[in-house]
Amino acid sequence: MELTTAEENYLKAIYHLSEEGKKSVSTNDIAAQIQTKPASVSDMLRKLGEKEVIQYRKYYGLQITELGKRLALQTIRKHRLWEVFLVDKLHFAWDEVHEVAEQLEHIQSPLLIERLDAYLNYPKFDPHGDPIPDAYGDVRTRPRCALNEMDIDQSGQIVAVKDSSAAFLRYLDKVGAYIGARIKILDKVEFDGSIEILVDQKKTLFMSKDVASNILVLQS
Amino acid sequence: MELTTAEENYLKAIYHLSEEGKKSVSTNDIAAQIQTKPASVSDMLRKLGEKEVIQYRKYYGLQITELGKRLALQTIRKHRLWEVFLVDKLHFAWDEVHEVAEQLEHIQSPLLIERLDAYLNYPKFDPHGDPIPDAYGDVRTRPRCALNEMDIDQSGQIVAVKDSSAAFLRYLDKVGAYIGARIKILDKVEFDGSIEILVDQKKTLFMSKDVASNILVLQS
DNA sequence: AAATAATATTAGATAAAGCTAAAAAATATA
DNA sequence: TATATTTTTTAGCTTTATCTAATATTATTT
Ligand SMILES: [Mn+2]
Ligand SMILES: [Mn+2]
Ligand SMILES: [Mn+2]
Ligand SMILES: [Mn+2]
Repeated sequence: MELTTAEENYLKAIYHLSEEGKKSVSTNDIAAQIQTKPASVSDMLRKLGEKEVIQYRKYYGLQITELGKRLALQTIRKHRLWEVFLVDKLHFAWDEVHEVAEQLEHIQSPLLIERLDAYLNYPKFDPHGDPIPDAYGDVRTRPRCALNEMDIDQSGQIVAVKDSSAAFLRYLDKVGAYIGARIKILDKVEFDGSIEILVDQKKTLFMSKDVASNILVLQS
Repeated sequence: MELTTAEENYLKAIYHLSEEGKKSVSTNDIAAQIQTKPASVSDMLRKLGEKEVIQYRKYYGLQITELGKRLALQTIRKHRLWEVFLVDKLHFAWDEVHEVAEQLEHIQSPLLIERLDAYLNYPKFDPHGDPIPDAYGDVRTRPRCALNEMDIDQSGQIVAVKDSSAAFLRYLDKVGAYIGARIKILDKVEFDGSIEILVDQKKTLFMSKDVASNILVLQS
């Protein structure tokens, strides 16, 4: 089964939206996610339905199939491996990799990915803390919770970010938050949900609820 | 100036055919080179003419412009850098890289190529001995001659291959010819142009004129 | 339950890249 | 030079992926 670049991008978006626990994935959601128009999405959904990577009944919504999941995970695997390559080997900053990986993920060569994976030493997570599916599409997720949902005095380790936009990542760089940092909740402001945390036992940091909700923590 | 993937492939083919010293590049030549039909080539020539990467007057032939050369060399630079990456870092054999590089050369990211070049230590030649243009499109070609044009007792070093097909490269692997090997002409058969050479002062090799004409040597 | 709003789909265009078959132009040959 | 052959281009069609505008369906309010 061969997918075009556009089909791979749509399927990946559908997979991600499906995983977000949303009851069902809407045409508008997909359009927003991949920056296109709902009319284009409707068209593509029909095609993806014919290729049986989703189950689609018009006006009724869609469901990704097992085949669809497998293919989406292959693309995600490639995307994340390339991100690791760009950061670890080419010294890209973690906010510079997304666009390039968005292109590289469509290169067709099983050998290339196999070798790249070996070359990078079979990494388990990408630069944003997201897990890298193995060659069979198996992905092991760690239990993690959003920073804004933790209570005072709880502690843990930053393991991932929800938002991978350059703006957000550069903000984290600036304030000194990074994947792997040990944190502890010092205070929570009832009024707006903003919090104060201690980073690596030495630095205190103040952040809005919005920022905190995009930081994922492994509790300890 | 932005070119599509197809346009880049055509322009690269035109550049290569132009460089081969042919008087003029024909529609049929281009079609053969990139495995398409002459009718498709005509169409594309019109488009490339409009984008001013070639000068084109129908039925009269074409000439690549300075702009066209610069863009073609950018694509060639990317192609060859990726080939070096695949061989040096991912341990691809030199006959396995072409198809993948054909895809990777179209990835759009100046930063990526800059970093890749640095990571590979600014290589000057690709795995087939072809020179890698620098970031400004300058290529330094070494003086080199086809092995079949050398005379008895002359010696030199294999520096490149003209044919990069897997079949040819695997044949060279099998008989033990490689880039960098020191060679000396032992005998030439008048009848069919086949030759006998000494490789690295220890092994004699017999090859047809056809094979010899695809091996390029730096004479010494 | 009817009217209104929101969401989703279809109709009809456009652009890129390819194809086959037909026509036009250039080249070779008798 | 006239005819035949080869080369090149055009005409018309197909597929993929977009878009806008119009229509259809579902959801939400009075
Ligand atoms: Mn992509
Ligand atoms: Mn990522
Ligand atoms: Mn290519
Ligand atoms: Mn090469």
